[in-house]
Amino acid sequence: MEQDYLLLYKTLFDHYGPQNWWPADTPLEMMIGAILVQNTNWRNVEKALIKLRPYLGAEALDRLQEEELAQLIKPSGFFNIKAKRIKSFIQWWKQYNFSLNRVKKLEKETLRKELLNVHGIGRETADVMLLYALDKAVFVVDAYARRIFYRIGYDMPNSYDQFRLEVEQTFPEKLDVFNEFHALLVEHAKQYCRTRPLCDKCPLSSICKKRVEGD
DNA sequence: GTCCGGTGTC
DNA sequence: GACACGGGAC
Repeated sequence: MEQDYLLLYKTLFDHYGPQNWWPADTPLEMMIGAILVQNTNWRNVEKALIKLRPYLGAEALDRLQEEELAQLIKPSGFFNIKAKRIKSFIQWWKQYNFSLNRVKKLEKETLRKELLNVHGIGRETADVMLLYALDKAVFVVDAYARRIFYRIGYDMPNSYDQFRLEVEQTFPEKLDVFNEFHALLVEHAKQYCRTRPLCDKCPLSSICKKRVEGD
């Protein structure tokens, strides 16, 4: 079998168990976290979220000055850019009166296009929002997924959407599978499949070709 | 390809 | 000290 995504998923799930993502109390917190975590360590995002907690309501964030917001989220890095991005996102959501249900009623592809149209929301951020806050079944292609799939030996498309669709075809509309899959890949990338991989005792040893980047 | 950026880790 | 980090815009 060339590229057995189901086997990969099962192997990860058997080892790590259910992850029950995303780590957030509310959909808003989830979506803000998605912006804050762009190319940033999650630990730094948690620090920013703690400072931001008193303002973690759509109206409160809308009222907050961008400069003030930037200061609050400083620990997450790229704070000026991210403050702008959060503002853009809130402005977009405001069109729906900050109603999650109204947004969730939109078609998956329609909603993705709308999110991609928001300044500061790219494919990955849009997809994690779709998956973890808006109940849309999408496979998230992040740097970890690319790294892990590559090292295992899977020959994946370079294009984000081609990569995504390739995996999605294996699990059509399986919301909870995509939910767990992305979380498991992140966990695995943190624990074993790091920049410097820890291949000894890696739970994927039996199915991994241990390919090295730059071949 | 380059910039944005604070916070861990090696 | 360099380097990496649930990316995206320019």
